[in-house]
Amino acid sequence: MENVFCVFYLKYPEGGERLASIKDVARQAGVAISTVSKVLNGYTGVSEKTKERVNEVIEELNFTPNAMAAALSSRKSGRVALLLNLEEGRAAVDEIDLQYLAGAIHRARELKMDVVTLFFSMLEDKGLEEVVNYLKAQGIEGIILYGMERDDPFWEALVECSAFWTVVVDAPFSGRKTSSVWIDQAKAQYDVAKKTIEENENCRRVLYIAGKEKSYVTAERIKGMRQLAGEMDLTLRVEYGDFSEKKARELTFLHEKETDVFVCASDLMAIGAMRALMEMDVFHPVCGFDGITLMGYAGKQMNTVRQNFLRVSATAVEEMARLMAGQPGRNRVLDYELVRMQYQDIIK
Amino acid sequence: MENVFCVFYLKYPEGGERLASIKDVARQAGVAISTVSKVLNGYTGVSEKTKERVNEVIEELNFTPNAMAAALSSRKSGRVALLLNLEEGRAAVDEIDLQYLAGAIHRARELKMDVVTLFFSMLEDKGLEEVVNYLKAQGIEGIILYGMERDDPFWEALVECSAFWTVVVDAPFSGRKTSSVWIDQAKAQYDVAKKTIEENENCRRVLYIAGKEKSYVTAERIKGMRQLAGEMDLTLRVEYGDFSEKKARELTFLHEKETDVFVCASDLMAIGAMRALMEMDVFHPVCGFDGITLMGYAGKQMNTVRQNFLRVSATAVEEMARLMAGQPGRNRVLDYELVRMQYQDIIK
DNA sequence: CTGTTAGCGCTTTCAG
DNA sequence: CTGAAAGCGCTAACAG
Repeated sequence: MENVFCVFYLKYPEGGERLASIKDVARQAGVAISTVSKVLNGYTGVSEKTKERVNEVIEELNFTPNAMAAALSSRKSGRVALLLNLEEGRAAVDEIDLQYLAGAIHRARELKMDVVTLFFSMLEDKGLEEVVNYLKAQGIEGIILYGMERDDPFWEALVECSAFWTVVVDAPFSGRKTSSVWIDQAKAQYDVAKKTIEENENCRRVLYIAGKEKSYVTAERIKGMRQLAGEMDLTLRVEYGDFSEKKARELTFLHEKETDVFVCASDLMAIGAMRALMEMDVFHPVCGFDGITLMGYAGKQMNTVRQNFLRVSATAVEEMARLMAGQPGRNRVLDYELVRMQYQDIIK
Repeated sequence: MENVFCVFYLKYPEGGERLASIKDVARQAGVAISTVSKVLNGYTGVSEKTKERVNEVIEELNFTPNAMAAALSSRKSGRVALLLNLEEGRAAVDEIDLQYLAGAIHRARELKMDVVTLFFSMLEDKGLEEVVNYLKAQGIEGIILYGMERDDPFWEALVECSAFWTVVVDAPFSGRKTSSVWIDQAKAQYDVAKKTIEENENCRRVLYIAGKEKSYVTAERIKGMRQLAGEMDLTLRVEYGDFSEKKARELTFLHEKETDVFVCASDLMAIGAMRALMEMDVFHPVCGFDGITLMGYAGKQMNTVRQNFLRVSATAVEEMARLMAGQPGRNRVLDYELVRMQYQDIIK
């Protein structure tokens, strides 16, 4: 296989492992390097003929422009950081994070952007100024923030200091350099709860097991529940389950007596509620939120809101591209789907 | 919050949003640029006194060296690509991929390396030469390959063409520019199967539901099973389940009659086997492999091999650092743990 | 339309 | 021990 190596670099026997540079292309094509740069960047002002010639040589030499040099020179790297709030011990939900990552990375590649993945934990021991300098020094121009919480002064400052283009996923921010993308959380929660209640009898008393109190989505979803409760004249009790299966389980035990239907702000919590009910050997309708694959393994069916996390994340990248192209920030609201998670329920 | 922004850049009212450069530091400290560079890179040949002075100014100006410029100039980026084989519709196993990612990203940050995440699917439509040029042009010097398969000429060529430093996870490669890290798959499979068989009575006839035929780990694990079968005088039947829950399920139905114990090459397949057995309303011991969290949701207990994917991946990054520091490649074998996955089994 | 030139911010000889 | 200077590979005015 050593010969494969040689094939690439045979053209530069003197320089060793050097790749073709813009200079080589210019020389070979008999033009100036600025001309090559122009065709590379699709600028006007190059005759069809030279453009063709240059492209031929590029092909021939297998030239790929050095991204770092281009970034240094133009002061534009097209580099974006994905900032994730990966928590330890929350493995079951990680499916969502991976989908966020996969969606963003794929779309970024298509848009010829460069993404790096960072975790909150890698930055949170530092001051804002230090973080900004670090990111800037890495050539990062934009940040996509996933799983931000309310009232976190650090991240809010990062977004608002406008040192970077920012796109916030699942939190309502927008501004000159900031866009957001999320689904209508209130409506989604309203819809899935309503469907569940209408499909079952005697669902007057609702326990809403909400997510983390500080999470942006939590407040929105509660809003949806309150509206539904008003419209359908329900008795609504709201408790925070913090997206934890265990807490949802405990809340279910605690409130089973005075509850007809359990509406949960995540599938994981819905699993917790279901298990508690099975353990008590009683039936009550339960519904979830997110549509994670994991649901399949819970051995039950329930209504849930399916978010397409891949698409949400891909959209976040598109919004970033839009911002970097000079468009103003905006709130982007995506669709969701109401589904009944199905799985061959073989556990009796 | 706009004022936060101002704090950073107040020092450069003329230039707008420019960060401090090495030049600024040099001027402010009254030394030459090259001197600053030397203290930045920890070179000898700078007096304690100037070093101190320079560090003071660096602190004062909040200077962070521009990574791209440094990389361009030194021709060393410290940039590594994580190359993952993320498959669609394999979401349940994705937990492993995310752990690989998290482990690598964290460790890389600690070692001041720069990582970018790529997927096989982003490259596989291109030729080797094109891929090499693309990666080189991005400043990538090393590649960590996860989930490589046997007899895949493309990836083998990528490793062997020695255009990059490579670390292969879960496949046995090593060479001048290549290291590998994995656990002793044969021994792990041997151990977990032996434990399961010894804990139960009448386990003469074993069905081994192996993984993907082409996967490197599969052959090793089968080797372990064959050894065990020889030593314990077992009847061993090997079938490929391709790491699919569904296939494992089908194989279990198919071979239940002539099987005493089901040894599976992944937890997901073990879940499939268990479910099939429950559906047939018969009991046979089952054991898995990987130790994924998902097991907790299957409503059963079983023996499995717990791999610490975070640590495996962190180790891969360390090996990469070792290679880039000029050390020769090697095979790194990590520990595993035999565990009985426990979960409050509330589904009767 | 094309070429010349001056950087981008840093590293790295090589004289002093 | 310190500094001047020549690049790294590319972009972006600005002349011709």
